[in-house]
Amino acid sequence: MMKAEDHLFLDESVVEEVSKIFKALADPTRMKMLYLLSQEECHVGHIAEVLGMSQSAVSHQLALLRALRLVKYRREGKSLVYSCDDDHVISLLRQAIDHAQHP
Amino acid sequence: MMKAEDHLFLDESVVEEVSKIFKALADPTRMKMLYLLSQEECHVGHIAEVLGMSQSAVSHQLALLRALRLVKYRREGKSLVYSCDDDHVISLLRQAIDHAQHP
DNA sequence: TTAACATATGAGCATTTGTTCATATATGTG
DNA sequence: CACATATATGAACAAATGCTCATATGTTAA
Repeated sequence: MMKAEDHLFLDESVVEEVSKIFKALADPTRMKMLYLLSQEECHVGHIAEVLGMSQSAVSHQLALLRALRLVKYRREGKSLVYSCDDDHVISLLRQAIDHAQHP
Repeated sequence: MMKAEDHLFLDESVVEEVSKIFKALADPTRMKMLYLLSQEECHVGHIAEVLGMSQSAVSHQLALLRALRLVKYRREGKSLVYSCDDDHVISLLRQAIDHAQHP
């Protein structure tokens, strides 16, 4: 058994950062949104339609994903087109999905 | 923009499974516990001491991690010695940590 | 400009979550 | 056996979370 001072400890800032990423991925609706956006850019209404969510719920979750810089968007006419902005997080998501699908 | 039926959709069971894994990793104290256990086997009291948590809090979280089969344990005298039981999840954790440390 | 559409945002609410406190269970010791 | 030690577990509670409803903001079209 190691002494406490021999452990590799994590900076609290790193712990918080990683926690935010995993929290973002942990919610089923955000997971589906990110998985959808990893396949194609979507405007907000499309996400709501495909995932059967309300416009408001989608928008709230997009605000959260935006704050974490996991998605970005651009305006296209009346719509805002969202897409993934963090390949590494998408990679984590795909790995976890693969793991769950091939246990 | 794809039609809904052209998307790769995730089975609800897979979504739930992945969600549980990410939820487990998302809590700072569970994250520290798993990170610690990935470095060495620990008995419950040691985890509590190293991470500055109560015995009860540690035990509750271990029960959760056990239910997800992320940790296993064996008895050793009066103590229960816990260790990681899912290399893939540890790999996800380490990747996320690396990503946060080298942004 | 005005009306319609697309999205964002704030408040309120029900659910989930992580902790503490008290107590139960199980093992080792004299 | 009786007692101490190590861990587990249930109840209760505060904080965080994700949704809905109502409304605000911004863009396009007439």
